[in-house]
This record gives sequence, structure tokens and C-alpha cells, in this order.
Amino acid sequence: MENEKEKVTTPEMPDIDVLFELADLFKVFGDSTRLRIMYTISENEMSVLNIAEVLNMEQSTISHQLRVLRQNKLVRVRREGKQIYYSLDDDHVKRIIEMGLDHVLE
Amino acid sequence: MENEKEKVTTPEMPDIDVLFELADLFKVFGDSTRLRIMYTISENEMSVLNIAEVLNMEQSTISHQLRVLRQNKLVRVRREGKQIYYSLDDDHVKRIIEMGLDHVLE
DNA sequence: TGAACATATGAAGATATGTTCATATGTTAA
DNA sequence: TTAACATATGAACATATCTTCATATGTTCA
Repeated sequence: MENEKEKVTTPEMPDIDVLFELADLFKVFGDSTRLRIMYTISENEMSVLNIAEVLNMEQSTISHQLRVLRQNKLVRVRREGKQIYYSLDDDHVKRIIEMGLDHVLE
Repeated sequence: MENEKEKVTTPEMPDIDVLFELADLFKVFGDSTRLRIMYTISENEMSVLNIAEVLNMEQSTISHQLRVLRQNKLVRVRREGKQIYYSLDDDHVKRIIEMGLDHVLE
């Protein structure tokens, strides 16, 4: 190869603490229950119990996982009366999933 | 765009086994050591020992993690004499990381 | 062939993670 | 206020994951 001096698109390695954050973010996507929750609320917001029913899982499990999603700013929360409605935070999230899916389904 | 019954971007939930694969893929990105390795070999291929030196980690640790990357088809491998050179498999991988980074840094 | 080097791998220990159970907190309506 | 319902959370357990150590495997060259 000629032209060895040229950097095409050299991504600088982020600081170590950013890398930890980044790893933490991907960890969130690295669980099938959370992925299912994200798909479930990707189009319409849904209450906790509703999500639990749709996925046929314990309310507690869903609640615990929603907390993880919340902490990572991946969901929006809206209270209405007794119920709390969750929805995906932005298209960003969907795009990350789609990108992963591309690789898996390649 | 016109309006034929079309849902804007409704992602069908993939089969459960695809979701497991997807989760497994994201798990790979969910570790800072692996992220650092991926950054390290994102531009130029590098030998195992070299990666270990750059990251100041044990050869064994790097080797174990490279195996994970290999199993998930995220790296390319090339042997040259005694050394084995690893590089990122495709831009796809970089894009997934960049997308996550966007979210973290937003 | 054997020495030196590079990489891979199994086992073990420490830590992290996911689910369940029981219960606490928060909300509404009577 | 209390009853009924929706959600959140702490503790406990099982399982998964990461790193290290010791060693095996693979390669080159004298």
C-alpha cells in the first residue's frame, strides 16, 4: 500500500471512563428480556403490567428491567393515574438494535 | 409519501432465538476490555502480544477475549509465522460502536 | 530434533447479573 | 381514612462472566 501516512477514519480511543459507560450501555442491550421489552414498547407506550402480560413474565422482573432501561435513559416514563407508561426514548435506540440485527441476520 | 395502511416503522419482534443471538452480540460489546481491543485493531491489524502490550494487560486475557470476538465473527484473523494478527471484521462493527458512543456522549 | 517464542485453553476464584419472593411505596376512589 | 390496585425494591439464590495461573499447542530456526 502506498500512502501510508494518510489516516482514513482513525477513531481515537475514548477515555477509559467513556469506554466503561459505553460498555454499560451495550450491556443493557445484551439481555433478551430487555430487548423484548424494548420491542414491545417501541411503537406504543405501555404500562408495566401490560408489558408483563404481553411477555408473560412476572411484574417484578419487568419492573427491575425497566429500571435498568430508565437508568440508561433508554425509555420515557409517563404516569397516568395508577399506571406508569413506558415507551422507547428515541429512534436512536431502535437504530442500535437494527444495526445489531443486521449483523446477526447477515 | 402517501398513505396506504402503511405503518411507519413498525419493527416486528424477531423470533426468540434471534433475540437471544442479538443479546449475545450486544453482550460482546458490553465489556470495556473487548471495546478497547476493538478500538486497538480498528485501523491496523495487530498481533496478540502487541495488543496486550498496548493495553497493558495479560496475554491470556487478550487471547480469551479475542476468542469471544472470533466466535461472534467480529474480527479477522491472519497468521504470519509465529504471530497471529487480528483486525476488525468490517465497518459494521465500528458503526455499532459509534452509534453507542453517540448515545453515551449526547 | 530441541530451544525459544507466540498463542490458546482449562480450571479456579471473585464479581456481576437476572429472576423470584415478599413487601414497601404510591395512587385512586369510596 | 381504608381498600384495592399498580409499580418499585431489597434480599436471596442460581448462573454467567472476567481475570489469572499454569500449561498445552503451534511455529520457526539453529
